Amino acid sequence: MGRAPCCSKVGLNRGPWTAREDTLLINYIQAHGEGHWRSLPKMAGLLRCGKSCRLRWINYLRPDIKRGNITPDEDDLIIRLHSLLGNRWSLIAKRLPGRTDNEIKNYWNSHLSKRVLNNSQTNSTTRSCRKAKKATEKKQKANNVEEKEEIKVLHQPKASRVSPFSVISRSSSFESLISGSSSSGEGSKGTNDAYVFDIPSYWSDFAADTNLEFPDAEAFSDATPVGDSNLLDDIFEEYQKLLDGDDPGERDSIFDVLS
DNA sequence: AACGGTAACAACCGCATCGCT
DNA sequence: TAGCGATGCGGTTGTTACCGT
Repeated sequence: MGRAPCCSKVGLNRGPWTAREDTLLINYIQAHGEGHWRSLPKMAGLLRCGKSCRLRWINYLRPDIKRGNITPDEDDLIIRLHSLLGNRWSLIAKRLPGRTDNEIKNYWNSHLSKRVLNNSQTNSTTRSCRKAKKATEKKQKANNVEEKEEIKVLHQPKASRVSPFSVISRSSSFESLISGSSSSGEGSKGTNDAYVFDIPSYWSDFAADTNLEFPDAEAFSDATPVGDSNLLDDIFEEYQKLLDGDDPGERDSIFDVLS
């Protein structure tokens, strides 16, 4: 006799989410906020378990998710943070605003782990980053991909649409980063730099049909943007200093700080 | 065109941890 | 402080698209 399942699976949907299910979930969270995952499916009219709803929201539907490509700078930071933190994906994800632990984990398993393994004899993170960039450029040339964006493409996720309504502010201090990227944090709101997030491609069409509005961008206005390589380097250097420090207490505290 | 192999990523599962009573 | 439910996390699996033969 095994462990009781977290929730009854009788009559519950599994597998890929439909547009309708996504809409119901978004609609409910818009009205009532996150949390109470166990009761949420019933309240929202979903035939899913709470865990599934939470995962779907956190990994895919949240409007502060950056669904664009993993940039070489992010790629580099992931490698370096992984060298410091190991498989603590949630901690790494917190340093990459807009990226989820699941996305980073998948990216690591499918891209980076092999590369790091191959380079384990001679690599430095800088070198691996350069290699990544070069490989990307080579691939793009091979595919006749026009380089229309400044950010080079390393990883092309499934089709998504850029939402015009999510505007968040830039925060550049380590302190503000330490506070994390969650929607409930106290990030800075001082400047007007705009960033856009991608949302599921069918959202716009579906929203038009159902008169739905996506959650107010203001609710996510403290998310920290990525794409600034200096910023990402700064983050890593801060961690490196903590880990290299003489004070073991300070060294141990890095995980408390990150959590 | 058909098939097999593989990469990418969404989703699931079970354990760990947190927080309330 | 023990018990229990809710939530978070990381490992793993399933599905699909893509590519080479």
